[in-house]
Amino acid sequence: MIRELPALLIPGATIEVLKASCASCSMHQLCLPMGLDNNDMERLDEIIGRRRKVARGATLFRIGDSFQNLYAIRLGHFKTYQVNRAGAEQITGFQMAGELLGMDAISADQHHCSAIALEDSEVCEIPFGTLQQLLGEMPTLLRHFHRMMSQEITREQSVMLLLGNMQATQRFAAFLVNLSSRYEARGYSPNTFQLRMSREEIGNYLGLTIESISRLLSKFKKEGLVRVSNREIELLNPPLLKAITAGTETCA
Amino acid sequence: MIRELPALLIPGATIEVLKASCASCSMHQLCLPMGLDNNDMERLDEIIGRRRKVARGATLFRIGDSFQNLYAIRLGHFKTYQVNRAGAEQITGFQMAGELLGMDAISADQHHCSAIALEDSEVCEIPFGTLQQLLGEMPTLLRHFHRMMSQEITREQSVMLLLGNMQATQRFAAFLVNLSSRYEARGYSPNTFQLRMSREEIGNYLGLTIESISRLLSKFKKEGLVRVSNREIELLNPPLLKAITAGTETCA
DNA sequence: CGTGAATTTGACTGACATCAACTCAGGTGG
DNA sequence: CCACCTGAGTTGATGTCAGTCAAATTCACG
Repeated sequence: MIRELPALLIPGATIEVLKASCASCSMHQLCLPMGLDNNDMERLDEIIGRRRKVARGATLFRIGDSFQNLYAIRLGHFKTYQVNRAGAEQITGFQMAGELLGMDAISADQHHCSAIALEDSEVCEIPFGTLQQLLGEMPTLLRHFHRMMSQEITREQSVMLLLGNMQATQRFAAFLVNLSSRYEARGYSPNTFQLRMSREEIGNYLGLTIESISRLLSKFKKEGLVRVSNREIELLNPPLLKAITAGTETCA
Repeated sequence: MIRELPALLIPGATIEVLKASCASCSMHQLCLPMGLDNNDMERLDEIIGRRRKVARGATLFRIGDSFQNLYAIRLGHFKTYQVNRAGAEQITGFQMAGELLGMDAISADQHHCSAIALEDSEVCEIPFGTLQQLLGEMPTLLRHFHRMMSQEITREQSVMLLLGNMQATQRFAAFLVNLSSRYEARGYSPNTFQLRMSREEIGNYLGLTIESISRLLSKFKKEGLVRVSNREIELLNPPLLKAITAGTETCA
């Protein structure tokens, strides 16, 4: 059973391709679907730096760190967040296996956000200097790298829509639907998964308080939209959740 | 008087360099500061497509349009916005001369937002296929292109911080400070400028209503922070505005 | 078990939205 | 030249959604 991955993850790739190919790390997802040959694959392997384990709660990079590597998540989950001068944090994203961290650092050679592991995780370091050299020699890889950066721009635009336009209920529904589709794209159940982040982190990401998130969960539970037990969540009515997300349905 | 442009615009460039170099269009800002030689410049000239005038209110591209070109703004101002399925718009940015439009479209070969001119404007079309070919041959240009995409990611992260964390007053101050620094980077007065967008558009961008924007303007006026006359605005106390933006000062 | 942290729930508050009335600038035509 | 019109912007009164504060409950883990 070959399923298309949604464009927002890795355009054109199938799960089977990705699974088979994940020889060294998720960075391969960058290129494989585009038809790199074995020779190219080997060159990519060579530049990918050491794997690095990041314990739950540990920092992968911090705002202001000088930019050396991109990081491909092999395993686990991360959050990235910004801090303003008053010390307020804003979580800008939750990343999972197969996603790339650090692209915001290219512009000024230093990281503009911090990244922390939400659970014990593993990444591949990709020295950016070396990658850039390779990009100049491998048009296929270049094209795909651009797609990934562009995808990040698109993702952030969606969050802007969410934060700027949506009500609390709609935001939270959008959040669940987004996680669901990303797990589905990875071959996991789209309807039953663990929330790797705390209520507080969800609230921060969605521009809401922890109490609001808790109330929304209770509300969704009462309305039969989800079943929740601690951080385990089951979506009981995905179509309705999607309708709420789209704004075509206010609520159950 | 050579001033450094802030990293958020074009790292390392000076205004004089940019002015002198703007032979064909702002796309040159991409590469010139990085030290392209004359030969390289000529090649860049060749791939830059026709100039295109866009009348006030006219659409440069629309969500769903197939992706062919990036657009470098030569002259004027644009807004980009997303539309959700319920038809709600969210302005994702205001762009001015020297900025690049369309980078969100690379990921899926179609535009994810629409772009409309806020005044009579002019852009250069940059056929992306051709550009990509050139990127493969010109490492300097490649590096700079990546910086620009990364910068867009960074910019959007700042907006997420704004929308997710800031109060109305702080958002509006941040908006003014941002415009101010961008005009300054272009050699215009940082303290007196025209708002090219309506109150409604400002409100939409900041996740506020038109009435709130109006009230904030009045409040700032009363507190001696700005002088306003229609769309002409003068910042009377930039340091305080910056302090409000940073969250270190609640208000005057 | 016991302790502290995370989460839930409830009561109250406040910031911003909504609704509505009004003002003003700029164009149009008599 | 000016009366009129229109749309943008302003201001005020009121409403509401989500925040704040506080207490209860559950969970994680030694």
